[in-house]
Amino acid sequence: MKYKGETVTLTPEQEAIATMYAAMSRTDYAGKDVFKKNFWKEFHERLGKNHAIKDLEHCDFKPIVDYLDAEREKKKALTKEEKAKIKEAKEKTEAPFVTVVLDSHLEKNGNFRVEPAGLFRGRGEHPKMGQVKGVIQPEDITVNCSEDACPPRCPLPGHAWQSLVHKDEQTWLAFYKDTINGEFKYVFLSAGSSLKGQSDREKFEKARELKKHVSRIRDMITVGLKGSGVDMQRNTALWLIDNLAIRAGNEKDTNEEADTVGCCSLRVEHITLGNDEDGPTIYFNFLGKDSIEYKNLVKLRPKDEDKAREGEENPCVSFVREGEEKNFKRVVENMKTLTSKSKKPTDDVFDQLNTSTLNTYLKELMPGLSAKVFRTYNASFTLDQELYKLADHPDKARFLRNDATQLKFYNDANYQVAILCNHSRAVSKTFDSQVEKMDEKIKALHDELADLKKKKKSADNTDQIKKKIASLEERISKQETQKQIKLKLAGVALSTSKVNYLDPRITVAWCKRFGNFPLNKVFNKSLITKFKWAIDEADEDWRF
DNA sequence: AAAAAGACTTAGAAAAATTTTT
DNA sequence: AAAAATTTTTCTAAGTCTTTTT
Repeated sequence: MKYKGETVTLTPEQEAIATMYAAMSRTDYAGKDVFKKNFWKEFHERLGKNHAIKDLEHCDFKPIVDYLDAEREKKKALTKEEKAKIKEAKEKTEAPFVTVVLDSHLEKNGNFRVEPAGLFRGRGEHPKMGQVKGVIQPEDITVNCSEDACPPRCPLPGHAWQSLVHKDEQTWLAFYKDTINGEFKYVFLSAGSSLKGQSDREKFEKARELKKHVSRIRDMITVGLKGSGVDMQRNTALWLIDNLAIRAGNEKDTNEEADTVGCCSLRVEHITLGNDEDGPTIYFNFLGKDSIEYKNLVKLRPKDEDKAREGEENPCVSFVREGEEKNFKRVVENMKTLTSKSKKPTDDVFDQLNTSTLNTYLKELMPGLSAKVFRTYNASFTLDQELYKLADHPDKARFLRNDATQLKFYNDANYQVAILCNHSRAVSKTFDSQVEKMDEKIKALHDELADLKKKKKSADNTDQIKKKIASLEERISKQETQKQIKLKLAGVALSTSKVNYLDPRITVAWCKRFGNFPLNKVFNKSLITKFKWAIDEADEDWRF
């Protein structure tokens, strides 16, 4: 690399770290002060006191970046055969770690590779971004297997596992602690394994159990909302968890982690109380898990149907669930108290609550209940409700016209859940140009259509032209809907709820019930594996 | 009862693979 | 055939929540 234009030679250790930095030069991290500051601290430490490199500012990593680019090009330029050979060799060395014997049958392993060293990439404004995530050696790894099993051999010559344990109550196969926060990193079986499938099923069965209790629990919340002190705080928080599907909100140390919140850790600054023509409103604006923005104006459903429809299409507005109007008004009053002038913006809204006491309370309401179960329950319940609207929908025939229309109906239901849970994804960098292209395409089709219509007037073979017009109109409408879908789904992730929150049996049953819709349209190969238990279990009458 | 440890689920980004468009 | 777009898989960070320790 270069410093102030001069070539500098680094020791292997220094070079390794410089390379990590160079590798991230084209990411957004490269422009962040915290990232640069943390990296420089590490780099400086390893350079030593009297090194020629005195600061990051004058460092030029371009030679390393160029080298990395060249390596990437080389790899890309390999012939098909060479690539296949490399792949094969890799598979051969990894083969002993791919499968696991569990109760005398084979299961697929999940993540058996240790995380390679690199610069830590935290989400959002993470205080540790840019720190070096160190190399993990076999000596850092604890392996878990049964006493009579043959433990996996350490693949690095001259090294050995830290220890071998026999914890048959635990599902993990190995763990180490990372060098950033000392967090546990486990090796588990894959999502498609029977072990994970079983616990997945239990998760949804618990959510179905909540379905039986939810009316009673909601009645208790209604009563509790009128209480005072901890009682009021607890029930207000539970109303939010149940109605808005927000997370529990454990406490976090903002010196070690990004400053994000959930229900119990909401602060006064995240809440704005207001009023509009339909009644009181609460506006939530905070960073949730993964520093994803949660912006939601919660309000009563407008009497004016046009306005209601408009609001329904706005992902940043949500209407209070039918029957909860009175409770909402009470929640607003409580929130007024909890965010009153006597509190600073950085004070907790629920100053007498934490997730631990909240969950202890929930256990009294239903065995095994915790805050996250509400998210699972409401997500799955919503999907079930939305999907079965098809049964006596006035446009049923239109939705069942073909696979594409039926899939759209399914995805629209899935979308409702994604909005409820605030599941998002980055919008592609080329999104705008993609939409522009679609617009051009649509315009071209319209022009073509106009031409045809002109021709029709003067020509005698009108039948043929009429046919052409019809097919063109069909193509235009197809393009238009495709564009609408693209706009709607920009920034919204349907997959997160599908993988984690939606009881797969709902989907399996619905597919069987409505025209034997091919399951592989909604579940890809890995979901089919993951949800094997549900596919075996749910018949067409199964309901959540 | 508070804090720390531990084990598991949930999450979006990035990489890789596949499909569609040009 | 190349490029672009889309889908799937992998990766690992970031949550939840229970258990154990202090």
